[in-house]
Amino acid sequence: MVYFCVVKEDKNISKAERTRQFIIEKTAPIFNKKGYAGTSLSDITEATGLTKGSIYGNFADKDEVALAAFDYNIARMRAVTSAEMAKHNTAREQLLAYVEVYGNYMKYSFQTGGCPIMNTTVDADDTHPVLKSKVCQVMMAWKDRVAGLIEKGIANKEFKKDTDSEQTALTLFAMIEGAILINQATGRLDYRKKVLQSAEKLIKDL
Amino acid sequence: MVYFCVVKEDKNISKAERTRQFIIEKTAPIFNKKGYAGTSLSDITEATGLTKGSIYGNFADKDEVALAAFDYNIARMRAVTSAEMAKHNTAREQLLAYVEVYGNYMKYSFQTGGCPIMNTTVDADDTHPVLKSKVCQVMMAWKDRVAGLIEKGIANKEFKKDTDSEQTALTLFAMIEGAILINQATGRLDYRKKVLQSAEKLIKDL
DNA sequence: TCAAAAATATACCGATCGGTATTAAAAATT
DNA sequence: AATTTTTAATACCGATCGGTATATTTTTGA
Repeated sequence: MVYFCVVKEDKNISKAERTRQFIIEKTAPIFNKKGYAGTSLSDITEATGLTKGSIYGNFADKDEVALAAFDYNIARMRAVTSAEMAKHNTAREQLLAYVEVYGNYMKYSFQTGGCPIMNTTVDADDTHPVLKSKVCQVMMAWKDRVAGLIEKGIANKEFKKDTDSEQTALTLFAMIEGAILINQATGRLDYRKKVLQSAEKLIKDL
Repeated sequence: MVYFCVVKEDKNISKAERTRQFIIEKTAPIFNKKGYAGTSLSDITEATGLTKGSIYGNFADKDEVALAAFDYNIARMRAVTSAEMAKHNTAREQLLAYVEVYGNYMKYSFQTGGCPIMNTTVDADDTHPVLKSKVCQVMMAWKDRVAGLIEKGIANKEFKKDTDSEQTALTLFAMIEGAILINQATGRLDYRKKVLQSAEKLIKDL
């Protein structure tokens, strides 16, 4: 299990930095659930137990909270997947671990309302250009990370050498996100499992 | 090209029904872009050129407009895919047409901001139970529709008889939605194409 | 320990939110 | 064409929105 800094007691960092972090931790799941427009300042004050004065003493505006919350959610996802992938050695096992962890993200990330990449893409598209560019960067980074892993596997002769690493990475990403979406819409865990099975088959056939 | 009723001139239906339809047509793309919480009544009055009085004369509340707009968006999607699939005879060709049309949905549906199923799932989940149950129904219907087509293909001896029709349908759906998501987040058309290529390969290997 | 600085709470701002009662206009019925 | 009925516009409601100036409390450094 990966733990995240509950920073409230750390005396080496300033009070401001501590509450800033505290606010981010408490609001990140709310932004993920309700979206940017759907999350109000009263949601933020309610979740933190702080007042508006305190929030605006640590952040310039709601935007800054939302952006920090997004970064936090992504960092969490990355930490969890990295930790799980690090337990394996071969590229194939690492890819399978990636699908396992990411696809079952909800299990690992205590009910935060689905994948932040998907949520933010849908939420920020057409409405919030800054957040949109952030989510674009993150998605590209994911793709490159997985594609790099596949290329490592090709170099290691684990995978067929005619594999299109980018296409495979994108397809895996699509399948995982699609699996999460289906699960979110229907509540059917077995549906998600079926799609992830297909993703695993794809990896095994590489 | 499929046309949708521009109902303004039809004298056989009441004025109320005409403006009701007019409001739905004008607001459906807005709800799809901005989401339920993100779409305000001023968005609605601005898009229609009508006043609040008129809106509330034809709908009980914002909810009712949102629900009708969702139904309209889904009906549109369904009409477009059905029309394109009807042009083909074999199950394989119909499946390919389905991926073609749905995956390139944005092209067919003049910039309405992505797939309504995905948008509504993300938007309504955790916030709007009625819309959530609607989107669940729709997704199940899509799945059954595609699975039924695959079963037809199996019966016709077009596809291998050990194919899991439900798993394949779900996987195709996931890949298509994933492709749309990637495209929406990155703006990269070639990424979407690469994922859809994988979906086509899956169909060809059935 | 005590003053300076930083952080939080309070009280308030104009704008906008969804929604409604009432009035004016347009459509349908005779 | 006149009248009734329906539909749309106006003006307004309380609540909440994001945000801020000011006062109070809490940290912090000397």
